[in-house]
Amino acid sequence: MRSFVDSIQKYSVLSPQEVAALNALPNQIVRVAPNAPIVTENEPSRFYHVLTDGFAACSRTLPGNRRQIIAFLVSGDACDLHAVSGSRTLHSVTALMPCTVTRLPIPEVLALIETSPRIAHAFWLDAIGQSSVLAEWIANVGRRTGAERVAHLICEIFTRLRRIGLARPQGFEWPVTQVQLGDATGLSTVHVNRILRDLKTTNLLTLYGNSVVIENFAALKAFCGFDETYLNPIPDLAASRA
Amino acid sequence: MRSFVDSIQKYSVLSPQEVAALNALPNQIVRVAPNAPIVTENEPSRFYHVLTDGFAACSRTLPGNRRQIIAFLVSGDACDLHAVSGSRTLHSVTALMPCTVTRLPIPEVLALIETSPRIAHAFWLDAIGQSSVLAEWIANVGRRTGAERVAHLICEIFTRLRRIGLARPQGFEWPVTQVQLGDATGLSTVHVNRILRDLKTTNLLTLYGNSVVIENFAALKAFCGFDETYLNPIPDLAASRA
DNA sequence: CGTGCAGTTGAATTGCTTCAAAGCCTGTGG
DNA sequence: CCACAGGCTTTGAAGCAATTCAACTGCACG
Repeated sequence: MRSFVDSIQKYSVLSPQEVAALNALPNQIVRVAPNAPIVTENEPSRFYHVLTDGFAACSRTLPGNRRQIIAFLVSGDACDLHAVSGSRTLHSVTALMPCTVTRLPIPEVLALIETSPRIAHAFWLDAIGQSSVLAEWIANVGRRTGAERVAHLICEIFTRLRRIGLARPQGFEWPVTQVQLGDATGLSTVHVNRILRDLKTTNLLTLYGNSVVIENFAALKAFCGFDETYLNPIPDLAASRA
Repeated sequence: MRSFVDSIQKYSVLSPQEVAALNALPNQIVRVAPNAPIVTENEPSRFYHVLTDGFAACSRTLPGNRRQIIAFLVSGDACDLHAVSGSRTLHSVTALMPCTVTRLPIPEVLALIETSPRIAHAFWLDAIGQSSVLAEWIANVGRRTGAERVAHLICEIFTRLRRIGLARPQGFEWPVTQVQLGDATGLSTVHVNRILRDLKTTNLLTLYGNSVVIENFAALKAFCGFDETYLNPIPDLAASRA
């Protein structure tokens, strides 16, 4: 569980006054049940949502019963990047386990930004951080084989969860079905299933119920060419604050 | 040809003082030849680059001679979203025709942002605008058929060029080879070639040398399910300034 | 007048999808 | 407590979209 203020200063350090101003924002804390929507596609966007606890998927629906998961969100991630820039939401966000969400009214957020360049900067850096993940996903879906895609996605989530202290040494909770894993990697469910079987027999990756077990992370990274640089716009900052 | 100042206030309106401050930034204007690099992957990032004229591709290299184009950049687009947040560049940007680039030193940009929340806001909105394009690309590569991917990409570029007045009524200049088109859509060159033949015989889309001809844009949009909403975070703004 | 890159086409192969069916869990109501 | 329903997973078999390999064309350029 992280407060939304922590999440906004993920990539930057704010002064006590700025933190106080953020805390003074009107906000609602909402609990969301698994499979329930946090944000719904094509609706007017009135709030800036921060996932303060849980695990969620951000997705886009295409004609013909097709769906693409654009990103997975973990504790501390903003749900709707572009809520502040447009009148309607472009993506849905769905809770994959019980989640806690903080909702900030957009006009108030914009008003606060007008008063503090460093808060604006913090929001900007957060958006940039998310966009380098999006870019890596394009490469993942476009140019990697099925098994590499799945492995790379698992490496990413493992790394992100470890950084916020939510992973186990050899794995993590994974409340994602094979259907959803297919929607994230651009593969069919049947093929995801076969890929998971292969990854298990080669000892790279095992799914037990709702958790992922990684015996040999180095081997998994080597298999899919995972390089965590793209997750790390400001490597020094987290360390300097710790 | 657009000045970098115009491009930064693409999604927001700045005061005369703010515009003056931007203009006062030290900047270099560089001409870049076709196929020459504008930004190189894995190098320290010292400048914030804005493409003020031309057409460029932003790409990521993967092991095994694989390459993924992450985005195409047109006049007025920022080249390196995350230059300000990280020490090294994650992507290369390559000129596809003679280009003009404005280079702004990152420390000065950050210093200016500290003084003006609205400039920070403008940069933020620019990043958000680019990230909704990235999200749409994930869906494109992940869940559309080959022909739909190519058609959708062409619809996007056509729409973006029309908005900045760089398209013809029925098409536009397209300095992109079939190899590059494959790298943008996650397809092999051979298959791109066959898709283009099919799109031509169905009268959806024709490539003549270096230009795209679209006889019936409505039909092309219907074919690939193109909806330009994602390109338009602030629909009212451009109109209100015009 | 070759050299090299972009485009084009054919043939063989494969990675992945689709369809179909069965097994497995969990929750629910009789 | 058992029967049943509805997701999720697993497996087989057939089919297809896209890749790979290979050869050839056309064209631009030195």
